[in-house]
Amino acid sequence: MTSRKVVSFENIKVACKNCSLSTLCLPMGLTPEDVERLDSIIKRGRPYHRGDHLYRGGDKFHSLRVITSGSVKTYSPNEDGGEQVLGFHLPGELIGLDAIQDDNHTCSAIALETTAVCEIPFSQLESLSSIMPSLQHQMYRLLSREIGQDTEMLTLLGKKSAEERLATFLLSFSERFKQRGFSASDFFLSMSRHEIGNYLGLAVETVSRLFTRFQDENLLHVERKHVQLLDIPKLYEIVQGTDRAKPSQSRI
Amino acid sequence: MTSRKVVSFENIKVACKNCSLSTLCLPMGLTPEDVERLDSIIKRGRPYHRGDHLYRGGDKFHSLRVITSGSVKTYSPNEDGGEQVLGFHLPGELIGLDAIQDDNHTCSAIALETTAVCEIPFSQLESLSSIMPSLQHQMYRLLSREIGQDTEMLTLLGKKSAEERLATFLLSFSERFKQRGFSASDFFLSMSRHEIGNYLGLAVETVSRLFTRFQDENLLHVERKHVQLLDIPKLYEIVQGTDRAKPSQSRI
DNA sequence: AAAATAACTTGATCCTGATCAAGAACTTCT
DNA sequence: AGAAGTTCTTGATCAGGATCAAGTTATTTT
Repeated sequence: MTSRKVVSFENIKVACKNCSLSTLCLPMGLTPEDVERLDSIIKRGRPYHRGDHLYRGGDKFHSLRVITSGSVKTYSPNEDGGEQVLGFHLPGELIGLDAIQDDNHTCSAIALETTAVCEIPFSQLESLSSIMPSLQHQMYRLLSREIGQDTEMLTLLGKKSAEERLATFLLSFSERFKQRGFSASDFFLSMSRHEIGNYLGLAVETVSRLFTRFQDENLLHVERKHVQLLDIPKLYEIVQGTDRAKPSQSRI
Repeated sequence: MTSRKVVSFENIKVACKNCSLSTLCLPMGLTPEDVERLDSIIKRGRPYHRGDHLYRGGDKFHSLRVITSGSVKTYSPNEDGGEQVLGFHLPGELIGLDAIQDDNHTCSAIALETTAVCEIPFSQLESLSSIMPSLQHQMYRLLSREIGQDTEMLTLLGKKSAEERLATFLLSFSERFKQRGFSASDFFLSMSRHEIGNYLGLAVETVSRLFTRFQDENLLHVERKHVQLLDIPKLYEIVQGTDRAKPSQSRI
């Protein structure tokens, strides 16, 4: 009992009902009693450090995981040694949904910084959802939302220019940080340019050049991983794909 | 009662237990009694004709749909009038999963040819899955599988060359036709070159040129929508992304 | 603190696949 | 059957972004 303070802090965070993320997370829309029941099957382990794997492709699937702090990259290792980054996940987000299918992880998940997670043993979750219609409903919604997000990403990769991709990427983080009570316009990205490029289907160099260009156009200020969005409305315009002419299109 | 024959034919197909697709479809893995219960909530309407919409983005979501014959294209209409084709669906495949999320269809689905579907009212399916763990399990699996397929598609669009994309596309149909008891090497594609290109993130012209090139290399024979795969192993090699040198790489 | 390594930026060049353009083959309509 | 509209193919050109190359700035190691 060397550090009682830390222990008691842990105790506060250790239940869904005291967790600030519960409105974003699995307990969303559940009654307090239901949250309590859900809480009883959740396991909270030690935090992961940067570079630790939460799971790897091929691992036996047993639990879904919710990020509670830090951030995680999911990726699918492809045959020829390379990888496709599938997503970057912030607190409150659920990962591992793709593994339900055949009881094996098809993707890998790695911590981008010190990261804590809640583990939800899937077989228990499944049993619980069988007797808790609201939880079952929530699960269907979350799975469906994941599908919806993937299809948005398909449009991004299939139809959008490099500029549109990076703007979309930045605004996605802006919105998600805002949801979590952080600044929508001033944040740190925990992944490298290389990882951003991989995720967006672009070369590192292209990503780097775009950051520079956006900065030159006063859309943002960037210094390494620290990003400050200076003109969010214009970034949204870029996302729309209105092939923006010169800043001021009024000539004559 | 003008045509008794047709009516009786319909009666044969009208139940899951008599449906040849049941091993691919929602009833997969269910006991006969459970299939019976599932069957009781399924609605079978008139067939759709080429160009008919099964639903449109924005429509209220009420049912999942399984294609029983024909084929369907799903797409998400994007702001600027264009569209992103999200998938081509064959008999046994379930569509509408993305709409569970917020009770509205985000995508549209259109028949590519005369197409019959089973409609499964989602609220009833949800209730039923609440009291039928095997059905709930099957739903989780199907939703998860959809996510897995989407992430494969992300890799395709993010990392693969035009050649790799078309080869992947063709082999996907080959496999799916085979699963359904049709030829893996001789089939008709029900969609246009334009739709293939849109789906694969390529221009129509590129798709057309690739068909020609594959034919020149004796990988397939193609005549309009009729495709015959002549060298499936080599197509798989292309998918792997081994940047194939000349046909015979043995020079000296 | 220096050295080694990794991450990022910037410039130059190249290439894949898009776009533009035109003709051919097929389908649909009357 | 002929006209009109699609869809597909093929050729020529163009461009967005990849790749190659080198230098700069951080970070980690010793």
